[in-house]
Amino acid sequence: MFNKPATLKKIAKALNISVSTVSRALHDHPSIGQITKMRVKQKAIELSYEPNQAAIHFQKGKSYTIGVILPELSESFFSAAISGIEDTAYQKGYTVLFAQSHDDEEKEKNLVEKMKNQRVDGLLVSISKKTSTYEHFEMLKKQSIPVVFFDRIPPIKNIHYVNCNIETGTFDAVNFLLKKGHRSIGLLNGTVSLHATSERKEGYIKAMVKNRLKFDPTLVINCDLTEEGTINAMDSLLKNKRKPTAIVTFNDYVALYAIRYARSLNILINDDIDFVSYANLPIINYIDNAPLASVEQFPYLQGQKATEILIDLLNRTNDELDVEQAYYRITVDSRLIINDRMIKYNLADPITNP
Amino acid sequence: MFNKPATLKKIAKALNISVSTVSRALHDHPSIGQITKMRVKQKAIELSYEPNQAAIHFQKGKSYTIGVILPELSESFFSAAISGIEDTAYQKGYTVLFAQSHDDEEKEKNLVEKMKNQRVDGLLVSISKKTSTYEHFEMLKKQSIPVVFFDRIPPIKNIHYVNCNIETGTFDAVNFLLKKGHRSIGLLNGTVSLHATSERKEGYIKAMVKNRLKFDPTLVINCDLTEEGTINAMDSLLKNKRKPTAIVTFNDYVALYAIRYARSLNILINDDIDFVSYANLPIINYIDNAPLASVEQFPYLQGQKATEILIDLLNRTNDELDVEQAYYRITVDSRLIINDRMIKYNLADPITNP
DNA sequence: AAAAATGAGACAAACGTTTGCACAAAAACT
DNA sequence: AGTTTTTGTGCAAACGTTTGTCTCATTTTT
Repeated sequence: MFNKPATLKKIAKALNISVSTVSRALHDHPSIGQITKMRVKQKAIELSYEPNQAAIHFQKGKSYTIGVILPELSESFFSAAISGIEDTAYQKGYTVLFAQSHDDEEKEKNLVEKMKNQRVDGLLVSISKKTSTYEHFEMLKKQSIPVVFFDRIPPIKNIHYVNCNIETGTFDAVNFLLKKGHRSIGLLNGTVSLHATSERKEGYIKAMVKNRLKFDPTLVINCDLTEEGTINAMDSLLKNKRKPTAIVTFNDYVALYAIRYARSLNILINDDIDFVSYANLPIINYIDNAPLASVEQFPYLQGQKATEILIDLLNRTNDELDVEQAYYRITVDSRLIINDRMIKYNLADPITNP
Repeated sequence: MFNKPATLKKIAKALNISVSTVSRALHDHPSIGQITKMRVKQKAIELSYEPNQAAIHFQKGKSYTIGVILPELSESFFSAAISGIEDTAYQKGYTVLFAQSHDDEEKEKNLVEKMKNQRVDGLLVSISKKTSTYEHFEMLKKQSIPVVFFDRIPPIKNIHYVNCNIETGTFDAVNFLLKKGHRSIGLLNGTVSLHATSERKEGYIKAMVKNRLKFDPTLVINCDLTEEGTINAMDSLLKNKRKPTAIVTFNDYVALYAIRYARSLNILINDDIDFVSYANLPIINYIDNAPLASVEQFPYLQGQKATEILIDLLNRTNDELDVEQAYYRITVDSRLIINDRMIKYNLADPITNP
């Protein structure tokens, strides 16, 4: 019952000129006269012309769409990251097609396959926890589909990525606690298999060394990140001869478990023991007995950077990509954020969260 | 640097048959002989043919893409909803293009505009809080682009929607508390301008009436949902002559504020006063002094249903849509979930109700 | 044995856009 | 004045797929 959208042809017919002239006029092609351009643009508005994207995609062989594969949207880290991706992509005229792997390697492979064929120009990927093979990514390179990894990076060579340096934030966190006067600081770390675990440890050690304190390995406990594991780790820390007066926990969940357990032992949170964690739960600012401070990993920024890189890659020719075997490797420094409900001490360095 | 993807033409050439035959063979068209079909399919695999989606979209004038506009992905309600949307859409061969309005009416309008022109076949929308005009949606109808609204429904006629009946869950919640022996139950409600506020009140009243108790309006306090507002509302409830022994709060944030304030007054949570809330923070199960139970609004299910409706709509002809002026109006009943300290995932049917 | 029906495949147009090339008219040079 | 250059515009092909129509050979019917 209604008018189908206007096409170039309709404009051409209405103005009695050729389709190609219309096309060029709308693109401000130099070989079209000013008067004609005006007339065409006028008519385009009049007929409320909108270019048929499908036709353009088809014609150009590009979809102006970038695929995003990430583990879990419900993790606030990723929902923040995708906001950064979305904003940046839209701003540059790209649209975003996303999907969740739910930390399943098989699903991840299927998604790569699905996104691959003629659908997306490039891919942004944060790999699943369980992914152990990487052929599905290697294959993309053969087909000249650029991929930028973010946050969770696969251990393969010659890739573009954006990630976060956990070490710096950890260093700041430990430093912060040392400046507060703590001398025995526990690190409730993750499992050894995680890269994030060793990064935290490195930052911890560096802060100790920097402050001319000797590193006590018994104050660093690995844990499987479950509530039970956390309780065991806490027990071990509390039994330490140098019982810690401050604890840095691997993430907010661990912090919550640890704090709950500590309270059950009548330990006063952020009094008997200060806690510092890593920012992954936005709600942490709302609850009682939350950690004093968090190490922020800037998911929005990571998403933004990764998207910028990908779009830059997309705007190069295949030749350029083949020739310059240069790979983007951007690392965002994590940073300590003081939980502002808890500010009692005036520190110059760390930033506070609104 | 290597092989461009195979096309129908390549297969045709390799087999010395026509393109149309190849196309029909791959679609199992009856007018193609079995032997030819076999040969074609064989060759397709051999050349690892994948249909060029852009060409198909162009040719068919459909994108097989549905647009999703929602306020905030970082709200866990919406991230769960989009999981439901995504899963359902992918399963039916559609892809999802989403964007956030960040509760900004102007942005929402722009997004509708962006999604509209030849990009998406249909739209799934949860409107922004600030949206007060609806022409941008009315216009879609003129252009035969179907829209299904979910959760946040605009107050206009003749639309398809999926939403959640808050009343039922509220009824259950109050009933649950009454069964537990409470006789004075407070309702810490939202502002009167919100539809959700009156729904909660209705459920509350119905549960009272059903149990042959008379409704005491002084036990229902409206509040602006800020921490300050919550504290004032709590004061008012605690000063009530029939000081409530249980409180139903508008949402989890309000619950956290109320609980924190109550604890500061040395009130024992879920002992002196029982709390029940509405599920919007997944983390609520991790913290101490959390509400006893939550009213679940099934975001995943809502997303799923809305997508199913939309795809059903897309598979009809415009004529059909014009003729049958029938509108889908699906309401999911909310339901009371007892907090059992277990992690809730984004599953379709997460009910662990005793 | 001739006519009709069926089966299998080919041809060509169409979708809307971009872009290399041709070509005319006007303007700028000898 | 004639030649070249510039400026503005049209023509047509191309992208990959789908689909209505047409052709031809084979089989069935009479």
